[in-house]
Amino acid sequence: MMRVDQNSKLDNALSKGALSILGAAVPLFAEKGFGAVSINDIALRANTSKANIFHHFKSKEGLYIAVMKSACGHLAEVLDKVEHVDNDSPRKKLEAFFTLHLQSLQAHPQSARLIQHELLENESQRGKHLAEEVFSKHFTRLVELVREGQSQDWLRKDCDTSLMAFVLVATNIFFFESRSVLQHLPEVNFAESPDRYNSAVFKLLLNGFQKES
Amino acid sequence: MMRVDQNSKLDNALSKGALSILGAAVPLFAEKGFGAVSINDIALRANTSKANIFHHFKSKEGLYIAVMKSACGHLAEVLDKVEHVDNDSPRKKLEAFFTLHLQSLQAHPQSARLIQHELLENESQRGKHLAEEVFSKHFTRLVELVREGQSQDWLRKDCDTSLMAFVLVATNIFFFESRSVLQHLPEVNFAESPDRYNSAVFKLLLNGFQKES
DNA sequence: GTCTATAGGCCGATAGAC
DNA sequence: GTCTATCGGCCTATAGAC
Repeated sequence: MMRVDQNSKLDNALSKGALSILGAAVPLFAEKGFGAVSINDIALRANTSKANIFHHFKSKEGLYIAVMKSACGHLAEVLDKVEHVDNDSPRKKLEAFFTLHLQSLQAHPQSARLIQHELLENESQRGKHLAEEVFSKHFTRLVELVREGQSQDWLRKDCDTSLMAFVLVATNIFFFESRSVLQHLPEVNFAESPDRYNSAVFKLLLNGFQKES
Repeated sequence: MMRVDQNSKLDNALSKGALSILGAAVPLFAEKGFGAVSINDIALRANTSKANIFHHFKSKEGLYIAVMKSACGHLAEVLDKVEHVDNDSPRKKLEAFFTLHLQSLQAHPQSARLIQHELLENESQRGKHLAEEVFSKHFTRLVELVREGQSQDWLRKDCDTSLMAFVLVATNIFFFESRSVLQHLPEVNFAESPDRYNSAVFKLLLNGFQKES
């Protein structure tokens, strides 16, 4: 028999109580990282008790991995979306991916932060493989799009395919990462309008920095 | 009277004991972040006692701020270096900065990680202003170099100066950040050779993605 | 300056009532 | 499923001998 609830497949098999704990844990882990968050912090935010958290999750690490899985699921959804704009030109497809990529970071900032924390901490492997999986899934898809552009003689072939893909993800992710700092810099006027930033960078990367000859 | 020791100005006024504590604290804070490192961890690594750490630093946060100051100092040194290649062409200067910037990240990976941790945690302000200061000092210098290139009719003027500078720092920092992941990706062959990556990206950004017309 | 000993509190995790 | 009460341990920080 199917379960009665209609939760997304990402949160499957979790009871209402467990979901509210998960919901309280996500922003805390996203902001402070695993080591700086206590079960008590989460219990207070979820309006429940420490013991109840250990009833729903076998350990602090178990809860953290559940949080990471949910975050990775959210960020993986952008891949499904971009598959649906599949009958356009390579340029349209690449630009759509680039735009959706940044939009997905903005739509799920906590998920993006969780993955950043995981990539930053070289150590305990907790959920690093999950983070790497999501990262490489996006990256591989982007490499395909660039390769398509190259084979159709639109993008230059004398440059490494994966290098171009890398520059695209790098600018988006670093924009997301550094937005709070960028807003304080007087030289920068694109920090408050991600969409304008996004299209300007895309144009810049395509045409290059140098003056037209 | 001058002090007798010849420590760099970054570590000034710190005794030998304090310096060895600082040296033990840096890699721990860099890898795990503030919240996940205990004074005892640091004491064990420094072959001393907890109490002695509190003798040299007034609190855990005081020690952390000393660590951050040292890290920011190391990364600021690249600015001094690039000032010394000042009588060249705008292109040479920009490329020198770009290369030195990545090299300084590689030379002081722990400093770079500390700053990343600080930028990632929106909260307690501990040393965030220090991190932002270093970031914006680099960025402002880079904006100047790009503007110079624009005014000499080498770089395009129809694109935001700070946006070009942003793309340059973004690619370098994100390369540093994601190197451990990049090494696992079969499509990527530039992860192991930062210098080759560096010059290839510089060329790519100057010329753009699109095929020469 | 460096140590041992210890205070007082919070940690993750468990037991057991309801 | 949710709670209170509690465990042993580790936490930051201090006191005081040397």
